[in-house]
Amino acid sequence: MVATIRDVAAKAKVSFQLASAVLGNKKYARASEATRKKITDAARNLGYVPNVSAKILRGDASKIIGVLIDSRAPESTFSILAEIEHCAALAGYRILIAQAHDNPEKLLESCKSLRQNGVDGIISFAHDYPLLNCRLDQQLGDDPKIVFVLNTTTGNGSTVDVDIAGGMKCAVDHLLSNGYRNPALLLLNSTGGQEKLTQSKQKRLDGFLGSAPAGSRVFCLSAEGNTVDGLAEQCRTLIREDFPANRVDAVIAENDNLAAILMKELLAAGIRIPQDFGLVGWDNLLIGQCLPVKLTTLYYDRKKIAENTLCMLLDRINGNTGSSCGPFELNLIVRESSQK
Amino acid sequence: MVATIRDVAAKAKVSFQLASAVLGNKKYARASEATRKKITDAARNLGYVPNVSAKILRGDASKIIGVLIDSRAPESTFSILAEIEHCAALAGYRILIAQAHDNPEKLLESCKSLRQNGVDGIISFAHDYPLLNCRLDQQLGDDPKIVFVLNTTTGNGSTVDVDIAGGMKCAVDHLLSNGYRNPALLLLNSTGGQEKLTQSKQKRLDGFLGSAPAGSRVFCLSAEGNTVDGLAEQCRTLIREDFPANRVDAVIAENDNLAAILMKELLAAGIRIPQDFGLVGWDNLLIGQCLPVKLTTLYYDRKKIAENTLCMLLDRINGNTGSSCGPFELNLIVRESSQK
DNA sequence: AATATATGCTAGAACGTTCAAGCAAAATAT
DNA sequence: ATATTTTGCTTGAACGTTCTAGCATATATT
Repeated sequence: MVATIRDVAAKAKVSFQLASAVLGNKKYARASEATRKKITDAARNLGYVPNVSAKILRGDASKIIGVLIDSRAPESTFSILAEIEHCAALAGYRILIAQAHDNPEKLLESCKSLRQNGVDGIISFAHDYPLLNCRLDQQLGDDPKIVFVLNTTTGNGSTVDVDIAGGMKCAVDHLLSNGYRNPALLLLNSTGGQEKLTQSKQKRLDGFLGSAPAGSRVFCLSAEGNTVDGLAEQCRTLIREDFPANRVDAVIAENDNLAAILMKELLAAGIRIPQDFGLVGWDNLLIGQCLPVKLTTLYYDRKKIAENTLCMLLDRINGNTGSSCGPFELNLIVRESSQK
Repeated sequence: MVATIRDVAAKAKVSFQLASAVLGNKKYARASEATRKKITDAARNLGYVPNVSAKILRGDASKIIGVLIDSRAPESTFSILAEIEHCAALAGYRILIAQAHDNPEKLLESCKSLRQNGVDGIISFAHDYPLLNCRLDQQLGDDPKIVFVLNTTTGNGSTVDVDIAGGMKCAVDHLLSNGYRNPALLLLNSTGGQEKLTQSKQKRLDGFLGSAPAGSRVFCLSAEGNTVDGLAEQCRTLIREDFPANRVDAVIAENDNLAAILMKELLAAGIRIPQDFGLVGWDNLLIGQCLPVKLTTLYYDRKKIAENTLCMLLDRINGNTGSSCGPFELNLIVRESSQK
């Protein structure tokens, strides 16, 4: 079916080991120019590509990077993944994806199984099990070839993180210095309450409470159904009841989509933005620039995160002692929606 | 480092072949209950996971599906990929990604290399090289384990396609029946002109011209820089010059983001939507529901596409003669922006 | 009581690769 | 001219699996 090194060798009339050595450009390959040509010609003719599994089995590099993704991870994870895939391809690596379902044991299992797949290194995305660190370290040994991105599960590997608290402070300070008195935080949670928040959401909450005036409020919308109409309905309730009752005059929303929905309802209720109410989103989606009032937003540079992640992993793979980098700062893009 | 079947066998004091047979639940495995227990206990204790490369080398299934992605593919490709990964995980498969850079030879090479990686099947995404079919068929033989999604490059494999022409007709008919006279198509292209359109864009163009009134116009914006401001500027020119000159009173935009930008500029120019001007987007992004005028949009169900793609591939992998399915119809979600 | 069959296990071989070791013949050194 | 090195190649072994064959011992069949 697919040509093997033996096919190439047969065609070139040499031993397959010699063919392997020549095609692999080994220093120990001793062959005359004539034979070299016969071998490379045969290889080209047959379209020979070495079998990766055989290489891996021998202990050689697979040029594959495993990516562990939490199945609860947000859509945006895949856009960082796209960046990582892009960088990896440039470095000659392929990406093998493994979902780890919201369960610590499954994470450990997926991790081991990726290694049995022969990956040269692992990138772990947005996992939220701090208690698992020691078991991961145990499994991976010291000098583990792993980088944790936006994780609370960390361990001995390198980490790439984002300064969520700093970003929150930046957004809060910006709102306060623009004359807003009572900024609130608006989150989305499956339950609607503040229990069982993702670590990333929890960090935003902590960061917000740490830099906002005492007594500032946090609202959690229920993401159930996840329909725009459902969220809009909840926004109307906030606007009618909670915001007035708490004198809320600005909101930092968990993401730009949510901010867009809220903006629409605010405007429909006759509340002027930014004069009466300030609004800050998160993610710098394109949508923010197409709204009736251009949206101020917090974001981190996904390309930069991806590049740094890959660099650190390749560093570890190449045997250098891995360092961590970051936390990367969040950028606040100031547009109309937050400037009185 | 990682336990092998030999480690397990040693611990259970049996031959490694017996351990393999027992752990693999082979019908030919003949072992007493006591030995079975010893073996499974040892495996659990050591955290044994079989080495995939060794399995692949033997010719067994790798439970890995290769995905070929065109490096020019739009962002949305990765959201279908996310769906595919999800389905695949449920079926016990992993996803191995290979970018094929805008070059037919690279595509063939990537394809072969994926196979040398031991993938059980391949999903090819949005490749645009019709001339390559015979060479792909030659490489993959008959009964190839490949499914082409939204491709012009097809060949002997199964295909999953979307009825773009039908969708266009649906959108055009909808606009006409709502009293718009001169719908135009608005595309985005790297050059700004109509040369070198992606096949998917070309199909939209053909579909549009095939169902719109004779003389209908198609406009191409330059995607260079890809900034919102740049696109908005080009929209303003259209609104000021091209639309009036051609009596354009409705637009079908290549995607919802573009429609959102255009909507903003139309409204800013004092043109009322939907009374004076009809607007239809594409993709059913969340943004469409958060705009000042809710956006009518065309879309296909990505989850459905992903599920069908995977089903057809698994069908082929399992030795059934693969059939193609679709073309799937595009749905027109009618909202405010297109109803006079 | 002899023969057939089932049970419980071990041993050999192969998948495709790379590296180490070995063996002639040719080239170089004494 | 003999000893030594270099050149050009072949052969064996190993990575971790799974499957086939084989060989005892125990159980069932006539």
